[in-house]
Amino acid sequence: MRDTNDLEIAIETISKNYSPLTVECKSDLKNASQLLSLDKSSVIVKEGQFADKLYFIVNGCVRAFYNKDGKEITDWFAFEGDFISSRNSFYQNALSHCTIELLEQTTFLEITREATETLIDQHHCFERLGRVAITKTMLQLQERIISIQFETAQQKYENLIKMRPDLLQRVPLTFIASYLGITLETLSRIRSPKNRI
Amino acid sequence: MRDTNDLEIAIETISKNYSPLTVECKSDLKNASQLLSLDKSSVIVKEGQFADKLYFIVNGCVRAFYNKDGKEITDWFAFEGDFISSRNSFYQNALSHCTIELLEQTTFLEITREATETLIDQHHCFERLGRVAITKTMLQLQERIISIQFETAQQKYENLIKMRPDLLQRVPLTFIASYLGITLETLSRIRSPKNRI
DNA sequence: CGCCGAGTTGAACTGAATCAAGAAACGTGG
DNA sequence: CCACGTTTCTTGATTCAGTTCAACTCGGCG
Repeated sequence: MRDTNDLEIAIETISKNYSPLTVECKSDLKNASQLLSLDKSSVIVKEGQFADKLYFIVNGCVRAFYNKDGKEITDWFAFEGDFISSRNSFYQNALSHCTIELLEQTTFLEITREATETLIDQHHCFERLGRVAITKTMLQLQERIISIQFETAQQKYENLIKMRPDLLQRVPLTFIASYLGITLETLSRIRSPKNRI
Repeated sequence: MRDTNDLEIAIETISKNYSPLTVECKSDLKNASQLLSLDKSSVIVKEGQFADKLYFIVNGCVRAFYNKDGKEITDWFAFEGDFISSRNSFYQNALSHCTIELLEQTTFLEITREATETLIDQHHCFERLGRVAITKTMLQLQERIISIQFETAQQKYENLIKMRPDLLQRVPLTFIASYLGITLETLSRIRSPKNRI
């Protein structure tokens, strides 16, 4: 009963923050998805495997990372209210490039690709929801490209913290550094009071 | 007559390469769009203005660039078969960050945002087309982030040329350099036979 | 208490930027 | 079709932001 209610609240959030869903759509989504809660450090997507699930974070925080010369490079962070998946795997039906790991105890709604495809075929509503969500991601990626390409390490760090002030409380510096495309050492120097880089 | 036929061919290409359109949808799209042909160096979107048109390139080649400290930085190139617009302006109804300029005499199909919105509201088909097109863009941006963040100047150049061998014939090196996020001088050294960087 | 992971600090190194000069190609008018 | 200016590209010398490698500090925890 608790779960059913939480699920409904999550679906309302989606309808409100992304694209309005009709009563019928909400009900179909409710039947197609399930609410999950997993502990910190759980892995929901593994590199090299197919990842055919889409998640919506109700609360908590996760990161995606991939391997580059034996190092874990953080690709993105996601928080409550975000849709996540292994992009290359979910949208291209390919082996996942990234691993997705929980950074906190996290509650999310899980839907299989098959279910999303059925919903999308049946209701224009869901097609729009998909378009809106992907457009949002696309615009974020576009911003990030500008940021990576033309900001100094310091500017990238400061902008990130401005956008997500809670990040420092929730995520270790190593992950932030690799997300920014800089080394932990450089990040440490940037953050140092006597900023001598 | 010529134009009508070309328009139909372009719409067939869209239906085939992105997402199938019903006969009715094709006809509505035909009525909502127009075929244009402009000379090299024409500008179809200006930085600082609203850009409320979407284009589909039938043939030719364009680039988008923005200003960074008085320098023109190429944001992307697009070719026949690509949908283009000023992303931040078209999708967020904001002032365009970029200017879009033709690199060759280019023929394209033009649709206003208003018309796309009407089509998308009326036909699930177009909602899907939009979703598919944006998903493609999103995946390309994702790839580009990995490339920018972890490849050397030389690797970025070589991969780009592998993906688009015709680029060198169609686009000056300055634009390629700024697209790759490197200087023209560095690109020149990379391309030099006695590769001493 | 001692270990371990996370973060800091230092010194040397490096890929690419910057600044500066020139060469080559390109197009336009005489 | 050649001379001229402009744009495009190349080459060299120097500088710099950020990396790498290595040592060290700090806080938590079995």
